[in-house]
Amino acid sequence: MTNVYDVLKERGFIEQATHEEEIRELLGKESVTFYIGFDPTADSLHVGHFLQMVVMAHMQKAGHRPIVLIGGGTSMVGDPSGKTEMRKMLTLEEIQYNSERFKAQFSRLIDFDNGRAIMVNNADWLAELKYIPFLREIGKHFSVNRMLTAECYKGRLEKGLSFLEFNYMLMQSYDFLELYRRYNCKLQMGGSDQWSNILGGVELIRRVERASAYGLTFKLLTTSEGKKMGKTESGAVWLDPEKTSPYDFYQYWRNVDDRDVEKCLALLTFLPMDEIKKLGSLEGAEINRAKEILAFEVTKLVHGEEEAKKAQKAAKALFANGADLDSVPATEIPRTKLKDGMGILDLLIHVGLTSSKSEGRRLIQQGGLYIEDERVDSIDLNIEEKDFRDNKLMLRKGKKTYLLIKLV
RNA sequence: GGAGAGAUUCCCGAGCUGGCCAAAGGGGGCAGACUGUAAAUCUGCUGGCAAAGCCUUCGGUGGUUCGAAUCCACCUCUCUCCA
Repeated sequence: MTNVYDVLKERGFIEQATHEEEIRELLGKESVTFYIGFDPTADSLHVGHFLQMVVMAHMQKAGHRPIVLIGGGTSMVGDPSGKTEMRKMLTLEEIQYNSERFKAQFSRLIDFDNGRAIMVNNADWLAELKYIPFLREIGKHFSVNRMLTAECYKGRLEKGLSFLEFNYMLMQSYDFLELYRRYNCKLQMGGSDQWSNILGGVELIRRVERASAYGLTFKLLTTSEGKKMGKTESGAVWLDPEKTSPYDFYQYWRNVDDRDVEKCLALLTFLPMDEIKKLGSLEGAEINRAKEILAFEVTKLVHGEEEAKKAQKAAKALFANGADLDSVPATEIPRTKLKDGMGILDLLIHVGLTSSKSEGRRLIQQGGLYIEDERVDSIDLNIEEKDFRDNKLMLRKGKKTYLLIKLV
C-alpha cells in the first residue's frame, strides 16, 4: 500500500513539514490521530476549507483519524496571521450555529461514525483557563523574541498588533497540547499561513510532554497569478448551496485558468494522478474537456452527483444554444407585479442582476443585456406578462450570466 | 503620559495656496471586440436619481464663507517616535 505522505506529496498538497522523514515513517506504520483547526467565523465553509477537507479524506482513507477542531475559543481572540486588521468577535450562539453547519459539510467527505473522526471545540478547554497557571505552565515556554521574528507577524508589526492577538499563537499551541493529551493527537496540519502557530504547538508538546509531535502545512489554493482561489467579485465561493448555487459553483471551476486545471484536479478531486496528468496536458480548446471534468467532479464532491449532473446539463444547454432548463439559476416573480408591466431597469434590480438603475442603464447601453438571446437596445423596454413564454423568461447578462425568471 | 503624522469614492492613492471636484492615476470589477464558457490584447463604463439637470459623498460634530475634500474649533480612531 502506498504511503499517504507520498500521495499528498505527489498531488502537490505539501508545503512544509517539521520532520519530513519521521512523519512519512509514522504515517506508514501506525494509525495516526491528527487535527486541523477551523475558525467558525462564517456560517459556511468555502473552497479553501474544502482543500483541507480533501486532505483529511485522503488521510482517513489511509487509516488515520482526523480531528476537526472548531476554534470556538480561539476565534474569540482572532488569528492575526496574514491579516491586516483585527477581526470582529463572535457570540457563542453564532459560533454554535456555525459549527453545526460545518459538521454537515464535513460529513460529505469525512466519516464521523464510530469515532473514525472527531469534532471538538477548543472553547471546551480554553474558556476554563486561569491566567496565572496558564502563564506558568505554557507561557514560560515561549520566547517573545522568537515570536516577533515569525513571518506571520511581520506584516502586523508594521501596522500594529494588539496583545490579545499576540496570544493567539499560545492558544493554538495549547490546543495541540490538549489534543495530544486527550486523544494522543500527534500531527497538526493546516494552511501554510499556520506554519508558525503549528510550530509553536509542536515545540510545546516536545517541551512539556517530552514527546514527539509533528506539523505539516499545505499550499494555499492559489491561481497561477498568485491570487487566492475561491474568491469572486461577489465574495467567496461557498460550499453551502444557499450561498453559492451548485450551478455557480460548477461554473466557477468550469472557468478556471488553463494553467490551473491540472493543479485543481490533483488537489480537489480524487481522480488518479495518471489520468489527471493526461487531462492536464490537453492542448488548446481540448483542455475544456479537462475543465468539464474538474467542474463535475468537484461539484459532485460538494453537492452530490445529482446536483453535479444538473449543473452540467444546464451549462451545456445554455452554452450550446440557449435552451432553457430547470437547473439554470432561477428567480420567481409574482404575476401581480407585472400586471401593468415593469420597466426593464426595475426588473433587473428586482431579480438581482444589477444593483442600481444606473448600472442597468450602462449594461444595456453597452449592449450587455439579452432577453431570450435578443440584445436589448432600449432602456425604456417594458416587460409584461405576455413577454413570458410558458411563464418563463431567460435573461442573460454579458456572456455567461444566465437567469431564468419564472412567473408565479 | 509627551512629541509628531494621518483618516479621501470597492481597494491603493492624488488633491488640501477655497469655486474649473462626483474628485487625477493605478488596481479591481462590469460590458464590448477577439476567442476555447481560458489567457493575453484592445475599447468603453465604473456614487445615486424622475439624467443636458438634480441629490448624497472626502473619519464625526459644529463654525467661517456667496461657496469647503480643501480654512477654523472640538471630538473619535490609526500610525510613528519618546517614556
